Amino acid sequence: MRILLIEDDAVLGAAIRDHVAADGHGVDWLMRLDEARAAIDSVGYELVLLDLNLPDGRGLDLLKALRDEGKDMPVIILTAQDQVAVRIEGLNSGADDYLVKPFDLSEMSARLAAVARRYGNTPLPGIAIGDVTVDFGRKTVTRQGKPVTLTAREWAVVEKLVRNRGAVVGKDQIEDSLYAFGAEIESNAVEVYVSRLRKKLGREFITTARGLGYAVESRDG
Amino acid sequence: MRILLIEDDAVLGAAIRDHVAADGHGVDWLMRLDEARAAIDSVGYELVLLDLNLPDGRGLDLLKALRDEGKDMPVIILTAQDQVAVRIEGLNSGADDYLVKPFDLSEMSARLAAVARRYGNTPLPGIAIGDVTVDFGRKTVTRQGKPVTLTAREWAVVEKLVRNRGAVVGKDQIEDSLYAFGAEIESNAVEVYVSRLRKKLGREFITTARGLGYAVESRDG
DNA sequence: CCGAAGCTGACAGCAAGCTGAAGGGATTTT
DNA sequence: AAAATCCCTTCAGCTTGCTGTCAGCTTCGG
Repeated sequence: MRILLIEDDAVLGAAIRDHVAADGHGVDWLMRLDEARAAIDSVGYELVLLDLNLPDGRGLDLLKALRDEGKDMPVIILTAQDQVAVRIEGLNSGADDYLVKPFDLSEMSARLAAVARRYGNTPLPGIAIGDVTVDFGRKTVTRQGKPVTLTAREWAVVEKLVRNRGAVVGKDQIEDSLYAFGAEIESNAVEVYVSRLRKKLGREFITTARGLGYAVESRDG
Repeated sequence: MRILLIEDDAVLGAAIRDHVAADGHGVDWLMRLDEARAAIDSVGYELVLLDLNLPDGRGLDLLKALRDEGKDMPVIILTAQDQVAVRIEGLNSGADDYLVKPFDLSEMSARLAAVARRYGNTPLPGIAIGDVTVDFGRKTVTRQGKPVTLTAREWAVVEKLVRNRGAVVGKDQIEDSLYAFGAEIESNAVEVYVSRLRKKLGREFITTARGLGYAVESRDG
């Protein structure tokens, strides 16, 4: 697997590079965001290990930029800050996993393999459900070929439902994916988003299972 | 999948139990190590979620003991301490993964699925009984390949009967799973739901054991 | 053939869900 | 800085259809 490592700490960077290389991957190691940017555009990687604290900017900004452009290779965040807010922001920004420094190198190998495996299982170029198409990589939705713009929360609901298409998803589960653990909500916010999504994507896109939750059809396996 | 949750925090424990149950797993939730010890020996679980700080001892000691005895079910550690030493000790003690509190519940689901996949536990594809298929994870039921929509109560009855397929389940037991403890019912509600389910799933799906209760066939193990 | 147990159609009440509107916070534009 | 815009959350009133109950019927065992 071709991996890009973005890490400005020389000691840690070298250790990671050697360990990942020992696992049989090809590794390029860069220390600056702008270099990384160029390398991603020109080389193309299958996985990115991204430190968040870099001399020329925030790693999260790079991550967000990648996702905005539709680049959907797995990204694992490396961070010394282990506050929840940072991790959640990272995951919300499109990271697939994170490692809190300092971490065990063999642990990193496991995470790496897990993320890669997760991706191998879902190489989703875009999922068609009725006349609606959902693309996780690009975070885009179309209806009858026409693009539909969604807000962040709307997208979160769509993603949750479509990733579990064919299954009934409880309102509480949707809430959990909308608000990180602990952030209770005291209203019918989920119902409101379902309502808006139906207006945008068609009444039949989301079906109600009274007392159980919501579901979207599974137009494939 | 049959999962044992060992967690002494009541709020977090309940949240985890509900979320894991919503994913279609069977969950037993215990708060003490000695109870957990006994449950593992007598019941047998396919996966263990283990909090490290417990009132009656260190979770890691249980983990080490399990491994020493050759028990090799996957174990995921839950810990509030995110010092690397603890995590490493956990991994070295034979844990398969860990979650640092507080964590996002959907993240937990992903970890859980990843660990289970690594172990080769395929999430239940659905249980076939005659021409009816029941999928606990998705909360869906099909008959002759066609999806059947059930109401919340109907689903509760189906789940109760199918989880105990092959056995006769008393009406009072079904009631208990329909209405939380104590809520007595003063009618033949169970009969009514059985009737409705037979209309939807076929007369022979549920057989009557006069004077004893109801049962569904066990068409597999 | 009788009594008990179980079955099922009908229905009123009510809980669950839907949705338009409004206020406030955050971000962008002027 | 002010204004404008967008998005999120909440709320209230409305709609929907699930739920528990009952009554009358059927089935079963003896």
